[in-house]
Amino acid sequence: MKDVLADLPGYSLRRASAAMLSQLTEALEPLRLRITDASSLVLIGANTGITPSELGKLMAIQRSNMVPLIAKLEDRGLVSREALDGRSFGLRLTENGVSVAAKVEDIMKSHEDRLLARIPPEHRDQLAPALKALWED
Amino acid sequence: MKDVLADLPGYSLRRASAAMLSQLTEALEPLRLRITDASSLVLIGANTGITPSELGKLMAIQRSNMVPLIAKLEDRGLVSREALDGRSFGLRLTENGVSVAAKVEDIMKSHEDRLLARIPPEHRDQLAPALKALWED
DNA sequence: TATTGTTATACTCTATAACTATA
DNA sequence: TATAGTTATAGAGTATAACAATA
Repeated sequence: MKDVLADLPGYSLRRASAAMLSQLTEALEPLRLRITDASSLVLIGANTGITPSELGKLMAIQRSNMVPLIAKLEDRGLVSREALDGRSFGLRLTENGVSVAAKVEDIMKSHEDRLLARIPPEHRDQLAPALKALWED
Repeated sequence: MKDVLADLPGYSLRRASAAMLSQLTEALEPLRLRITDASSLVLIGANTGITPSELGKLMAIQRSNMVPLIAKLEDRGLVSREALDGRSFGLRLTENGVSVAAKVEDIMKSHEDRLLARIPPEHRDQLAPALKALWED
């Protein structure tokens, strides 16, 4: 069976992303967090007071799709909101949220290590900048 | 706003994949084909007689999800099926399918060129093998 | 017994349009 | 007028379980 697509960077990019996503999804399962939930926790931790809209822009997620995401984190007691003005609010991690975010960072760190372990050592440093060039700006 | 995730290869992988997928989806729109439809055409063209199950394995798509995909390509007159035995059938491109597959390959080629153009020239050759290492075997 | 194609179904992710209240 | 949050909804993509027919 000839996989004539396997050598195309774009095709490999999609397959690699899918493989790594399912691995990370599994690794986050014990925390009962999706990847976007976990990413939100880390980003809120590093940007106390960030609004849902700003957070959505960072992660390339629509404003409307942030609503249930934030609600879930709030219901779980990981995030709290404080009004910034009459229409917007800033997010911050609760005490429990800080502790869960730390666990998320450990899991993500392990995940990155597993990922990089599959790349030839001499090419590891180039991977992140190359990928970043494909989506940033 | 600190995007503390942006330097993680795994995160960049996901963002890069999403960005490139949406670009390719748009490029294929004139043919009214999804990425998996287009990929199927190219793979069937290179593997005349391949079965839906085998094709699904190549693309990491479940057998059950291949059913509507193949049906669509057949309805559009791009692919025909011929019985191999009592329970399985091989796929081949129709005349029209060959012509559309050629257009798909042109679009994919342009897409790969656009993608690689964003990578520093000295790192281009390493990208495909590095990504392949993340999902193959 | 194992495999192929199939049906039905459910869940996640993503995208869009429209509404409200505030700036 | 523009923006933030919200609601509702629809479309893809993906995953699972079960079944019939055949190997």
